[in-house]
Amino acid sequence: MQVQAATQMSRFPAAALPLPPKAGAPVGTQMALRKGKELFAEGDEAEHFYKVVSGAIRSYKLLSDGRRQIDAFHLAGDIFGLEAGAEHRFSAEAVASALVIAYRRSRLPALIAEDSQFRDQVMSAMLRSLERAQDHMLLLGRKTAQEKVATFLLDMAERISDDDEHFDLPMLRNDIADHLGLTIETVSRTLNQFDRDGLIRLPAASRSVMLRNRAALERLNA
Amino acid sequence: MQVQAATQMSRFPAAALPLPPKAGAPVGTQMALRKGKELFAEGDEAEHFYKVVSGAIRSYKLLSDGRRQIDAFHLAGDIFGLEAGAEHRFSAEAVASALVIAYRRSRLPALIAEDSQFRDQVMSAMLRSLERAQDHMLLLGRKTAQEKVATFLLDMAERISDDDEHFDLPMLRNDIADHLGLTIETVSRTLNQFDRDGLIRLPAASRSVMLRNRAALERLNA
DNA sequence: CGTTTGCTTGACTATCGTCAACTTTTGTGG
DNA sequence: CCACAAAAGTTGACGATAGTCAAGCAAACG
Repeated sequence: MQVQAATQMSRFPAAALPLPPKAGAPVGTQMALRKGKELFAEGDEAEHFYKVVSGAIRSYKLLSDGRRQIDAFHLAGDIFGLEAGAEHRFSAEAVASALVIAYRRSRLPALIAEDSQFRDQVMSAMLRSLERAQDHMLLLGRKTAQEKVATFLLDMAERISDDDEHFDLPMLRNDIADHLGLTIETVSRTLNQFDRDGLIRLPAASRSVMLRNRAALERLNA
Repeated sequence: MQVQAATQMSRFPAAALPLPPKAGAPVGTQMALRKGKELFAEGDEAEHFYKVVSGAIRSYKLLSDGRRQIDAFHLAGDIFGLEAGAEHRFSAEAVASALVIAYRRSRLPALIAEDSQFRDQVMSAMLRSLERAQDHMLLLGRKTAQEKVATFLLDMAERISDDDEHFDLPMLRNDIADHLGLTIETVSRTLNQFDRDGLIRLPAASRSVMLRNRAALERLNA
């Protein structure tokens, strides 16, 4: 993947960032991504890591026959693409149009050593990823289809709801299915069942969702 | 959980450790754990984190009705129990007798700031956990029972085989099932099917395994 | 040596996946 | 802005994989 291939880019000084305080030095490169744009693929050299400014990114792994597991959706504020080794261990694409900042991986050791604030941010990003991963393993390994979808809805509500319990999902049914370890049909059936049962409202065929019975969803969240 | 409740403990100087080089200062507390001993439970205050010296630890989460997901088995050299917040996000127990070193969490920020070697070790431990978690999500969400068991066997072979393709599993069928998102019956059936098909050898009812057709297992590993 | 714990095996079932048709929505070009 | 095509989503019928329940066997443990 080439950062240079991005739709739009702009350099800007550290002052504009919540990140390191190197006065005036450019620390990251902002990129605007169109829907579906690939940031990097599994196996690519890990030249950069990223922070989401707006929009949504999916990171995923594939099996040789094409089965896909989306391990996370990254939303505004999330850091992703950090690697221990030289290669990316998963692929990443824009779910919908997104704005991200790319940081050169080669600068990571220096930044971490010198800048305690940056270090804390990276460490806690990693730990949060790990926590999410652990919660998600519980979901994938042990929850039923209904429980998976309920958990997903509550998680999304927490992350993107304008807190009247309404939000627009940035991803397709297909992405949801590949995130929850289900098929698109099961996701569709479960969501519509929830609608019929009054747990949520799916306004006519959009990607919008409204929680109508949070308590019932939380009961399914086990 | 009480570190003091451990079966045996001993303090020893840093020189004996591959960890920080603070000459002569005790940096960790070694603990001998009997099979089944709980190190900490989900929700406990995270006073310590740990490094496995020998044996095996399982870390897991529970649903309210008792369904369990073992997110990882920690073997010699692995670091676990690091948390972003004040509480442990999962429980940890000795799968079999084990020796671990406990480090006080309160010392973590200082150690990380001062000791670049320690910092690298912690960072790469976290990143390796994350990589393992990502691989495991792919397994849980998208692999069949056969593929799950094949992947598990190859992973264990890599981690504990005396490299004549033979090893003794430290964990019970039950643990394997809760790690792979299967039932104990399916694990048993799949292993015995592999035996019948000549992929592995299960010497009469022990916990020992011998790989007989690694290529076939790797094909299932997708 | 007997009891407990772990493992295996069989019969049956349920949940979720597959396949397929159809509807709705979105996007594009005239 | 309409018309059509493509993409996304829904629904139904059916089936397969893995789960449940149950019984029996083997190992380990005191």
